[in-house]
Amino acid sequence: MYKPATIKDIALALHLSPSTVSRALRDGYEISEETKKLVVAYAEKVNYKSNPIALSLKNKRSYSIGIVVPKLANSFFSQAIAGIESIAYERGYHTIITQTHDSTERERANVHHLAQRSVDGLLISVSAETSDFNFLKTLHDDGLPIVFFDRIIDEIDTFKVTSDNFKGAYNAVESLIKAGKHKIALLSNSPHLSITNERLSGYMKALVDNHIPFRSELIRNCNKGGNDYQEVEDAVKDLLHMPEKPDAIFISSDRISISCVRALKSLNFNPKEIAIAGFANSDVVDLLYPSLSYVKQKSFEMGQIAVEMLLKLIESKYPITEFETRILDTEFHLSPL
Amino acid sequence: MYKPATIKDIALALHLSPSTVSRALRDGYEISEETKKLVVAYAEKVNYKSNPIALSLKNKRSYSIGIVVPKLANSFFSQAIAGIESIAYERGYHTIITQTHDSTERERANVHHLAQRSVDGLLISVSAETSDFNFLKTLHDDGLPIVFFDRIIDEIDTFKVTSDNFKGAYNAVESLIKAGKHKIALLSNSPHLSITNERLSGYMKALVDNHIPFRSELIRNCNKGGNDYQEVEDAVKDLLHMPEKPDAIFISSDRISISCVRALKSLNFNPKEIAIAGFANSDVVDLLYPSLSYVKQKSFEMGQIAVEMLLKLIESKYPITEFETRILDTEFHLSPL
DNA sequence: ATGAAAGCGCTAACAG
DNA sequence: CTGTTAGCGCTTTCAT
Repeated sequence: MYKPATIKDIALALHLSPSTVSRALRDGYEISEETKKLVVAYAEKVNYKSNPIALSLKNKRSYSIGIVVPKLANSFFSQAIAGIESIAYERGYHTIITQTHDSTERERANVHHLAQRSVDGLLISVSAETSDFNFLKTLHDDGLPIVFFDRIIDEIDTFKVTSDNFKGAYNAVESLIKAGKHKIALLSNSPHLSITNERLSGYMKALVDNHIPFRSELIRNCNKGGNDYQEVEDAVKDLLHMPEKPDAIFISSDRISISCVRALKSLNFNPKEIAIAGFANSDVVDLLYPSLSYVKQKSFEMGQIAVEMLLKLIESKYPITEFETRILDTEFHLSPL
Repeated sequence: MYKPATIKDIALALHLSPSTVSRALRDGYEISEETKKLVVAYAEKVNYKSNPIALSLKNKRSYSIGIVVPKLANSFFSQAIAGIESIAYERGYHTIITQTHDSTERERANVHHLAQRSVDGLLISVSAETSDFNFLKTLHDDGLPIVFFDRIIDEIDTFKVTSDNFKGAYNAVESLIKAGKHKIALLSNSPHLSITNERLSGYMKALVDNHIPFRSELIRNCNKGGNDYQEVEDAVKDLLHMPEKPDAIFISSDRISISCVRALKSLNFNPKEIAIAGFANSDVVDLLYPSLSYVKQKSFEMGQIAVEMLLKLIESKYPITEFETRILDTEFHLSPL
């Protein structure tokens, strides 16, 4: 069985005490150069590695951070996680990733599981279903560092990072209008989410600025957030059966954009009859047919920023009281058609 | 600051010894019903949760498993990870996910990092670049349980699970032949990988069975495995500039399939001139244009099976010497065109 | 400059 | 049935 060398082993071999070895290894100022060299050399030789579990127990720090996202298979989140990873790894932290599948119950269970695993902090993009965040607030009040990304909430005062959802939506809708579309439907995610509302505002503002009356009957909420394809197809079908059929659809959610493309394809609509524009982070969104204009978020970067904020929180010697909410630009890509 | 209740706290409050409390909590047979009730009730009241780190130190078990995959953003792997998670979570393990980006160096670093973090076992799909697996063999010999999935290797004797790559490739190539294609090129991943070779065999066998001569000049290896788009585009361009241009391409790798679609699109080829069939697990592969026939692996299931094998290895009281390699069926989907 | 001892939270002999 | 003790690997007073 694998049996790594411990400080005790080194101490024994070198006829020193464990404390001396410990200090030597950590370059303590009180240890003679000679002893240090001796210890370091021997440690190298037996391939000594400090035991992170023992360290955790001692320091009450686990050097791990918990990540809670709705769905791993969602490109936006897997990209963001790659970004988180890239930083966390080099700073000596590892990540424990959990998915909520947009269920409040799973979200709560995951968060508690992570807290109990004594993660040093939490990175979370909240579930679409959740409206009561007391379970998070309690943990946060108890001192667990938390950073929100993408789907942020107001209830808790801490670092947050998200996209400029308003502007992203505005640009997309404006492009549809410029292409001559005037009956623009909106397919949106659960109204619980911050991003949903910001994108809705962008949609409305673009209409207003272009003197197009807002028509609430053109709005469809998909509360399952694209996890349920049928819900989206029904909404699309419904829109296309209206007496005054929309000539474009703006989709304010990544997964729903994809589902909408699929629905239009299965209903045999082509992009010339019904234009679509939506938020989408899939790495193949430019290859889809029917094609669409899309708003891409800086997912990787967002992950990096979020974890940097969290590490600042975790590693700060003094409690932080000034929090920042970073808003990242989005990229807009016009459909080729 | 968050300060969870410990066994000692409970013992103190109830005027018992820590060991009694520990035993009561774990339903030890030697404890009176009365005491048990008392302890459990109080534990409930103060919301006692056992400290997993202390447990790990004591038991030399971390209840965590390490996952090493080439790329998280690759659909196949994110799906497999979702499968792993679904089982691991309910069995009380958490997962530490790392990516190699198909680099040997990162693979080695990640594996060591995980081993040092004292994961109880390792789930790995090897990097395309790696040919020397001694670093894994050493750990395995030292007793670290390892299960290989998808990209498996021969050098280490343990549980493995992968797809029927031979048959998957055979079916895909056969479908191209049935569609009247006779000059079928092969775009393949690094020849280091088990799956590459199995898929190559399937390709060749389908040709032979249909009396089509094998022409080595129709084969292109993309050693960067689709991580480098340009490499794939160059290969495709090259193929299409041959004097006797292929009429179809079979792609033996997920990422390369996508890159090939993108290359054909940017080169303005349509699926009628050049048919494509490839391995692909993207959840939007059916919406791509140019469209393709595709072989889909049971990624989620594979993840589940892999982690179950690993848990068997980890939790077995006696050393296991009989290992199994599971081969999962693939699904074939014909292109609509 | 080095060592002894205590303790992080938990469990498992070993006693009683 | 319950308590005492020791120890997992490490750091950290407090001696010396």
